[in-house]
Amino acid sequence: MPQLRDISAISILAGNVRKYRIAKNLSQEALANLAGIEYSQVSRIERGLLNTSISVVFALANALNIKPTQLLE
Amino acid sequence: MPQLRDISAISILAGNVRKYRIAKNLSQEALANLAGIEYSQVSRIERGLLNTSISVVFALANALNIKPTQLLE
DNA sequence: CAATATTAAGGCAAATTTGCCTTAACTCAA
DNA sequence: TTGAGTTAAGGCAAATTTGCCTTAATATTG
Repeated sequence: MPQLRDISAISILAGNVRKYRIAKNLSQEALANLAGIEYSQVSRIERGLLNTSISVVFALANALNIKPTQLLE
Repeated sequence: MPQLRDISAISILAGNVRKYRIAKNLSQEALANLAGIEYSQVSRIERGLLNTSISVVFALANALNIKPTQLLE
């Protein structure tokens, strides 16, 4: 029972996280700390390896001072 | 190692899925079929039990003919 | 009321994510 | 070059989600 996995959705999130993180001059580790998640997850998310949860999307958006929706468009 | 779980994010998704589904006159089962996911997942998502993935958010939005971002605002 | 449709609830195994860890590769300033 | 900082890569156990299933509860329609 493989999980639903939308490469396009995952890539959109990956690109946006990286874009906004760089724009704020944050390292992956700094972003992870601000978001309250593991540093290696940020790396995996940005590389498009993870079909992560909406809670993580909200946490990342919060850490980046943007709206969650901005990470999905 | 509990996963990050943002009740507020989960509730927002729950309410939006239900709202748009009802607006389109779809049963949970019909929506699940359109989205390509299990019917019981729709039930659990609408009840706020599941911290689901961005792929599922995109699939639901697609099935509902709305943008993924609309499910998170 | 009776019957049908819809939703809630929960169990289970398998798949996936998460957090924690280590190591290698790469960048860049001194 | 050297060293510090950052990122990539991957392993692992535990937690969570997913799909599949059954049954009960609730709505809705005839």
